[in-house]
Amino acid sequence: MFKLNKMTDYAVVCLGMLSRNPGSSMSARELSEATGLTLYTVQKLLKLLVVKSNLITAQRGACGGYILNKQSSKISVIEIIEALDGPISLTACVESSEDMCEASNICFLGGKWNKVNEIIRKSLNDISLENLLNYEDTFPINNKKDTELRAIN
Amino acid sequence: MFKLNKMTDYAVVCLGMLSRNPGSSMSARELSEATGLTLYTVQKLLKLLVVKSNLITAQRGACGGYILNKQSSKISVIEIIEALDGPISLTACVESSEDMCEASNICFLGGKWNKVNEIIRKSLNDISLENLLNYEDTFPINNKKDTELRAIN
DNA sequence: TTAAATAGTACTTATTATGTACTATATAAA
DNA sequence: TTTATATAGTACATAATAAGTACTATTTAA
Repeated sequence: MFKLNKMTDYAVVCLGMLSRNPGSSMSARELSEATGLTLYTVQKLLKLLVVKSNLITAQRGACGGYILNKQSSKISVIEIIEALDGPISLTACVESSEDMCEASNICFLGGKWNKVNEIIRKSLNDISLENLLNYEDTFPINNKKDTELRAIN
Repeated sequence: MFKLNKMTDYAVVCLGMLSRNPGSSMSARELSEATGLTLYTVQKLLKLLVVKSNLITAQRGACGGYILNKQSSKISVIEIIEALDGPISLTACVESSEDMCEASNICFLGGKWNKVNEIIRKSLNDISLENLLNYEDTFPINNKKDTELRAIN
């Protein structure tokens, strides 16, 4: 499916939460409580972000936590996606893909997808985390005021 | 992963092949031989395209086969993708997604992804099958003249 | 009637994503 | 120095999805 993985979605939620108080850190526990995501998930997510991106910094130990490295307006959606999903690659035959496709019969399509890839990549690059968080909510279900759902924005 | 499924890739290959002789049909067997894809795969793919898209028409029986319904310049890449991958939906919380996300804690991100979705959808909508097939091959590996790889274009 | 072709369905296998658990390490505060 | 709290790293089990294979039914030209 042409779909991002859930971690990427969770990441936007958590990074958005962190961006609310620039300069102050939040622990995985606090983020879990603030977002409703399970602690396990938040822990895993933040660990991934520390290793795979330069978006957050961790501080260990008591009173530790995570802090956002830059403003949400300076974070591109593509950074988040590529940190957790890896480079965008529509098909196996894309330069950035790790998949070997030499042996594959489909390879004769070759790099033709690359241009499509770049087009999409550019679209996503132009969207900041701040943009994303500020988009109008166009999904009807979210207009219901479900008390279990917390507004991030 | 942010990746199309292989069927979509195969489809471009087969549709591209069909587009070479507009008006004439090719059987699954012929397409298999022409592309190097296995017969099973081609059969499955074409059956899917008949059911899920209006891109090809099938004729049963001896001398049967598949024929392209319109010129490759009139076919949008998004038609092929959505026929085989379903509607593009970056996350569970996108209008076109079939996934129920009401119960999910991540739902507070709501429809914010929708706009991103539409941006990507529009990019893909503007690319025709003809465009895609005519893109310069930017993938190094395909510059090697591997006799097992057949040129589609 | 027959051979060739698509239609439909079901099933198995492989791959990937997701969720959970545990141990190690670091640090602030008592 | 001890303790509680927090992240780091790793491993594994489960679930979901994709991909590949196989078979039977139906259609149709010769």
